[in-house]
Amino acid sequence: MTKYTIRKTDINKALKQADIICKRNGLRLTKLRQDVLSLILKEGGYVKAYDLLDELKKIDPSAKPPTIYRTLDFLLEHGFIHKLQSLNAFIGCSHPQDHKECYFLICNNCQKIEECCSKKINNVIKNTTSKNNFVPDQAVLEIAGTCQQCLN
Amino acid sequence: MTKYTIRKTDINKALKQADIICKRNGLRLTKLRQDVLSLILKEGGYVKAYDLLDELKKIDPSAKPPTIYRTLDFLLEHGFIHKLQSLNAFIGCSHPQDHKECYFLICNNCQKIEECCSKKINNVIKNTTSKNNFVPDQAVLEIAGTCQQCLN
DNA sequence: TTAGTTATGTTATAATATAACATTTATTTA
DNA sequence: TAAATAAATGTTATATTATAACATAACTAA
Ligand SMILES: [Zn+2]
Ligand SMILES: [Zn+2]
Ligand SMILES: [Zn+2]
Ligand SMILES: [Zn+2]
Repeated sequence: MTKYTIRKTDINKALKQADIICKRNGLRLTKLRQDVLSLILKEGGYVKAYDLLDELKKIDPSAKPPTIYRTLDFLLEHGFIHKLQSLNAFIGCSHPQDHKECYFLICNNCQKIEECCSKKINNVIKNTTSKNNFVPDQAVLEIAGTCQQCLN
Repeated sequence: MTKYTIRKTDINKALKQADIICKRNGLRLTKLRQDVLSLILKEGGYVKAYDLLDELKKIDPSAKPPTIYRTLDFLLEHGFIHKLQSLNAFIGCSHPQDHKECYFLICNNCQKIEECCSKKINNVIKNTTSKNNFVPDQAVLEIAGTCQQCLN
């Protein structure tokens, strides 16, 4: 299992990486998109769309719901952030590559989120669903429980 | 993998089973709760809360959002239905036992949902998260893709 | 009974998300 | 470059999903 945690020092790195990926793929990482991605990454944990909107308004007072949702759509589509379906919330991705194999550990106690990747889990899902003649495209796996720190 | 599909002939059986489980556990399966469960089961696939409310209003015109959400909460809590987090929708459970190990196959083409259980997937999740010192409580696993019928 | 609990009724509002159309900015092509 | 095209953003309005808060009713237990 690979384990990812975004540290404050990683934010600039993540932003630069996003910039590189966008340039490589002919995507426009506009100021708005950079600002929103930056706000999400700075948050550290997960963030709700309207809280994010409030933050964005401090930079751009004219921002409105479509501003944030359109930007979130772009960032989601290109893998710079993820949506946590069980929380209706968004979280930055610290390894924005083409990966559809990540899942999330959500601590019920401290609300910390851990994004993880596991080929093993992915393989089991593929094998199990294929026995059911189902061709998976995208899996949502969100595991709520208690994290290491909260166990002590 | 165990595969469950609710057939129309199963609805009465499911309702009776719910009744038995409630009696066994000192729960009150009131008329409202029966009506809502019945509407969900009749739907066959997944159902949105407000569509369900519209259906319920045909039986009880005074029904309002809290009516449906409170009833859904009861049915969810006791495992008679499940929530599909990635669709903000609800679906009946055809095997309402104490099971936290089910997951869902969602066909992007025909919208059919298949509820499945797999000890194997569950074990891999447990083993993988425990290596990360995380104690899982509840896992949301929703796999979107293409079902058997839509592949042909 | 009568108190306590659980369920439902009711009003209002919070929280999440999108439709539709206008304007601006960037990119392409003539 | 200039015009045409496409992509992004601005703006208003509204749709969708869900809960808070408090009143009343129905069950349960003593
Ligand atoms: Zn990621
Ligand atoms: Zn924790
Ligand atoms: Zn089930
Ligand atoms: Zn299908």
